[in-house]
Amino acid sequence: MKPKVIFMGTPDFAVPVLEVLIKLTDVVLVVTQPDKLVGRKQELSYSPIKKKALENNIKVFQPIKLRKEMDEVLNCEADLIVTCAYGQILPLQILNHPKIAPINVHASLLPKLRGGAPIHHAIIDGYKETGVTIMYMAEGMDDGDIISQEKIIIDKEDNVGTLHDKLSMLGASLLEKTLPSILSKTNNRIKQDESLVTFAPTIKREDEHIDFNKNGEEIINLIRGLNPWPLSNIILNDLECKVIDAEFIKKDVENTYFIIVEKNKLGITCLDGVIYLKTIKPFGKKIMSISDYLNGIRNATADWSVK
RNA sequence: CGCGGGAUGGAGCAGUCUGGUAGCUCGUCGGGCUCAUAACCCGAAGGUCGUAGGUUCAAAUCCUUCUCCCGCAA
Repeated sequence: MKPKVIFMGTPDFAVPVLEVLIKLTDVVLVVTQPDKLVGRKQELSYSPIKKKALENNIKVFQPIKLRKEMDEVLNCEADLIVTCAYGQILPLQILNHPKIAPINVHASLLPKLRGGAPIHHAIIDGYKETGVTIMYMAEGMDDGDIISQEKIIIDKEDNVGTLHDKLSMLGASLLEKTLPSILSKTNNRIKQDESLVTFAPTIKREDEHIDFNKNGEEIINLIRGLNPWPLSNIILNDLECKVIDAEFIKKDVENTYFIIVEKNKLGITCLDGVIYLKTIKPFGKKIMSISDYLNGIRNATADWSVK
């Protein structure tokens, strides 16, 4: 007889985790964020987790405020709750439920990078490695006891997209390995070392703007750490321009925010060198290479500005 | 009807306000120069100007319809 599990999650990241649960357990209920109107056309869209649940004929529950509608969960006959990037705070009544107390799959090596954007911040903050953690949920943000972890090296070529996919698969496989010990209650339970805590807050709009009064490496990390979503930006000739990809060349410079236009190249000086833009998305346009962008500029000696 | 940007040879753009020969920077192809080249020189091909109507002697350009792409906001 398979154990009965309630799963709570929302985005793509959580899908492989749900797939593991579908394989190993009897998922009796999936809790996910309500359908939202998205895009310019305001079309109704389901979360990736809801789609996966519907494909597998699993009952879906989408409370607007879980805090006010938790009976559906509490009354559900289950042995365990697994959460992964659900997007709502779990009420104490669920956290403290003796039978189904939830465990969580988090995309960092806790106690590092607690919060909503651990994958982004792993790259933005220049981490050399990160990983996934399976943990008990506690009242504070990502501060519950650790059950298991697995590490992964952050490659220089990694951006949020590639790291997201790797961690998503890693989270699923770690859960697959760890789940038996949890169900048999023989799992580890390690307190987090509060002295090592770092945070990974949700990315805000102003965090996406590149500050060239920084070191080149920091800037490149920001660009990688916001690609492919939500993308970093600069104000180029008074229009917002997303920066998809760039290259840093270390050299002595006199000023920051100085623009260098060469054949097929556009560079902006920062504290310790030049950031050469490689792929950008000018306002209202599609993503294009910098040489395409420069091809369309009539007068390359025109006044350029960057903010 | 949430706000705004865009659609012009293969790519990126100008031209639209003020209607009158389809233009720029590249790429491609051919030729030349060169030890050589992503460099330079010469030449060529390639576009029903997003769709459908309207106004006009004449529409990329003015009016109207629709479609598609993009950013923001949610």
